[in-house]
Amino acid sequence: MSMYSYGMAQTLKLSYSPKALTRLAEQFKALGDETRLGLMMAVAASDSAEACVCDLTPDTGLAQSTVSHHLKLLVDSGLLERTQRGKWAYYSLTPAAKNLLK
Amino acid sequence: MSMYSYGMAQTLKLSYSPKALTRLAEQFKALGDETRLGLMMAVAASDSAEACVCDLTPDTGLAQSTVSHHLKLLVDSGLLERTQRGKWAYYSLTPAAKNLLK
DNA sequence: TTTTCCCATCGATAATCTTCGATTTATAGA
DNA sequence: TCTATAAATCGAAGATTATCGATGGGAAAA
Repeated sequence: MSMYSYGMAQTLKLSYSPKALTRLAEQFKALGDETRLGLMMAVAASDSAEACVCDLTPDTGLAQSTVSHHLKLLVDSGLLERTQRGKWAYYSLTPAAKNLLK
Repeated sequence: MSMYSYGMAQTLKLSYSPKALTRLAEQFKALGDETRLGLMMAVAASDSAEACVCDLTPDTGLAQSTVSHHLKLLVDSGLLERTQRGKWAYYSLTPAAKNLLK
């Protein structure tokens, strides 16, 4: 590569411990479902950057139990954080999620 | 309003057409397998940033046919590019892959 | 207390995915 | 031409996943 080449070399994620690679694959896998990726986008686009199941369910066209299932999976993979307030459970993006969707 | 249309994007990828979201989910899904993510890392870490099946297979501990299958899936999702030279097929990262693994 | 609402969990089913060994295709060399 | 090597394709078995309806748990309202 010429010293006059434009642009910066990209720093790729290529050195990972086995455990870190497993975790990263788990997060990619969680994002690798259209329903879940849509849920992530919907949470990110929410006014307060958080949303409850009742807000998220309708647009998916899926059963509430199915949406809960996907949200749990996203929480378990470290992409969503869950906060209970009253009867509602609010979900918001974790730093890891913001990094992957950046 | 569909769950697949969103407000203004800031730093996050919030605005995606349904088709683009499907494609992005497909790419995340492709990366969401430990074997395939390992293959991507191995390709990225290769000397010339490309690798052939015979180079990649041993470290996976899987059958050659299985590795070929995964590589095809990565190509189909737009994360790897395939180049044939002689008897060998060389794989390298696409810009999309570099972006997601950045 | 009783009812209502929000959400999670459970059990079942159908679809998809991962993996293998066997086979086929393609290329290069003898 | 015949053989050897690299990689893709095929068919099948087993594992995992997405989805649903039904149910359960917990918090607020009546």
